[in-house]
Amino acid sequence: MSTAHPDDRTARARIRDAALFCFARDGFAAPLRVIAEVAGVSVPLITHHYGTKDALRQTCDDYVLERYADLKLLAIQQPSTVGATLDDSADISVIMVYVMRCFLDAAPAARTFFDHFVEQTRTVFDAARAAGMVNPAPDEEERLRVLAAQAIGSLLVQFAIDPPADPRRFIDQSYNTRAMLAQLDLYTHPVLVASATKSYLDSLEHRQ
Amino acid sequence: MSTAHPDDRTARARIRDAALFCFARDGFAAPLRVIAEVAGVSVPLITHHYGTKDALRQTCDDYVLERYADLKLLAIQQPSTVGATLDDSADISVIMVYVMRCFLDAAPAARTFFDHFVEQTRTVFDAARAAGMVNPAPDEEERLRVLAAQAIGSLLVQFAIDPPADPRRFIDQSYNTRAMLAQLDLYTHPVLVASATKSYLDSLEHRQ
DNA sequence: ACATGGACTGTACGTTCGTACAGTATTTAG
DNA sequence: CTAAATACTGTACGAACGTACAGTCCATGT
Repeated sequence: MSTAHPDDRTARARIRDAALFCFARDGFAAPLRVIAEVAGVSVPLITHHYGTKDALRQTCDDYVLERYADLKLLAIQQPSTVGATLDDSADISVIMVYVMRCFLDAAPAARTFFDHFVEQTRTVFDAARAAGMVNPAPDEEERLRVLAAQAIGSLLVQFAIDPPADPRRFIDQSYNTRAMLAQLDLYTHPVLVASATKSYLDSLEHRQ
Repeated sequence: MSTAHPDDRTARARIRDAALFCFARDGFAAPLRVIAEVAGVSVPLITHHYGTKDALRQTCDDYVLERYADLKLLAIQQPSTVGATLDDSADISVIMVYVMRCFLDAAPAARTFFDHFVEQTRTVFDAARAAGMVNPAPDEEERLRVLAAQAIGSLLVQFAIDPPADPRRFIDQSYNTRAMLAQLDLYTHPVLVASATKSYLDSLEHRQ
């Protein structure tokens, strides 16, 4: 934007970004021809720089993981801390959608992303616990994993039910006040009555 | 099993079941040739009976939706009510995995399945409410949707992180006592301290 | 000035897939 | 018994894809 040329990145970087975008938008079945078109290069140039399509995807995985480490995905629940500029918001959105594509594809990278997300959740929780906001649980570690799975899983369901035409807009699109309030209420007020649930489970056990 | 013939179903039914199995195991990119091999027929016979691959998939969608209506997916949390016989358990497992494939594929059918699941959740909740087990919520309808999304989403994450080699075994594989206890505890004891969280949110609001 | 290497492209090959076509066996109806 | 419909198969075609190959352009170093 600042120069006369429309894009002053190197072709190598443009290819990576185009692949990132296309994989996020169309899934990993996105043809190299489309990626080449988005990047404004020829298909063999992709091969020249990255070898095979799998290697290109691996490069995207690494790149996303690198940038993902900086993000706080939980910041969705605190929108004031996310999306300083519109460009940043778009970048982050594409990265989030890419991560979700990894889950949808059941890729090995999904496990890595999940582990990282659990650690991020742990960090947020430790801070919240220090502020006296967290109730103790009988199995803290498992609660962390369950909460992480629910958080990512909810996004996956939302993504599946209403797939974003533009991966750069997913953050805005998924920003749903009503759902977030319900989720927050779910975390502050128990769904089930503890005593009644316990006696119900006891009766189930005795019946067998 | 009861007759001398290895399989007395019609070829048409065998093709549908083989497609169901392959789609669940390999995703919707499963080639017709593999489906034909599993069904023990030739590829053109599939075309003869179902026209196109999309039509075959639509048939599977309808069939799954039909059988899905009978299931109580929430019954996973009450394993005593599910899987009367091993065969049934395998059938149900394949159907569940197929439904998850629809979500992973971001197929239009996913929305239908989700709506049905919300209704099933509502039924279960109404019964639990009648038993005095459910606390009220400020937005009951949205709580229902959030809980449904979390339940399916958790399964999706688990599926992505540890994909089952055999879709007939997913139910057994996903049966995790520790995670289920943590989830139940999550429903009976709030994660966050309501008063502290409220004052924290208020301070956020005033800062802007 | 000239050689060398990297960036880049056009073309083509081999594979895999869904599908169409022609033809054969088997069952059913008159 | 015969004719027609149905069930079923072998072969082939066209499209889309990843990738290999040959060659051009341009920058850089000597």
